[in-house]
Amino acid sequence: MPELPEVEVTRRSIAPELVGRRVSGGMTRTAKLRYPLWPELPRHLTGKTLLSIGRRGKYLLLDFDAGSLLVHLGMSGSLRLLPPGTPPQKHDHLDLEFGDRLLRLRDPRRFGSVLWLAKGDEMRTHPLLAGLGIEPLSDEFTPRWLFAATRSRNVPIKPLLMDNHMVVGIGNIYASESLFRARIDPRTPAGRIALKRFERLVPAIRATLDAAIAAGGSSLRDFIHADGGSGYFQQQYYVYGRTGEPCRVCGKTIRSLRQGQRTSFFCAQCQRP
DNA sequence: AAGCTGTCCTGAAAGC
DNA sequence: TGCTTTCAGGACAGCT
Repeated sequence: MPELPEVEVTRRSIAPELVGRRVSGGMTRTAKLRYPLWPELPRHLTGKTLLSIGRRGKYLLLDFDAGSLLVHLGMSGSLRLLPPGTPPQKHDHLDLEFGDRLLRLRDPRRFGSVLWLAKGDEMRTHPLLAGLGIEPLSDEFTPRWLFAATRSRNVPIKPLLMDNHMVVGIGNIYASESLFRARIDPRTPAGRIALKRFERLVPAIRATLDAAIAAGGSSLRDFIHADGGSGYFQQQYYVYGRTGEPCRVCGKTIRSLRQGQRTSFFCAQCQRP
């Protein structure tokens, strides 16, 4: 579930509380995430100081002198800051203690992963990071860039936006929302979209992600301290999950369809091929 | 190369 | 009511 905005808000939430602190302990409770969770990890990190927390796509990077901890929240993962000693609940897989702060990973569906990458070039060459595409909030992500990158692609634009080898961080929700804002039909073959339409799409993606980050930021205290929620922020979606309901712009019924293994939502009136 | 499908996992919601 | 089925989601593996 967490897409780029949720991961970014998580990063901004925990970084001020943890950066500069030393790991004082921790434990693992489950080995079986998407990739096996290293049981010795908390012991390995104990005594090391967290230098910074970065993000690449949907990956969080907790940087230490000796390497980085690569955290992916999958679709049901969340990181929370709790007082040490807080009893664990079902699906709490990893604790890292930083003195009087406890960082706890919960992930019911266990699609997430936590991997230790030792220092070196391994960061850039690590298979999980090497193939990642452009950051959608970076200056390099321009209409012209996306136009050039899609010329030889016949895939419909919606699944292409979700392909993190092309652009990172855009999941099912924000792909549909961005295409609505840009008034582009999700079925349109990417390579047939003119530059002019990417001049709408790229800002639409930024606006969608920025709005979600802002929404998360405003509920940030709840997010890190409360027990509830999947980490998703309450937002008014234009199309996502609104099959059969009226379009907020034109009033026509929102439709859905399957693309790949995912449901896409769109307004056939507002969005054109 | 590009583009499909299958797979992992659990809980909520829908269907009978 | 209670059981069964479906769906949701990210991203890799393994096909064609």
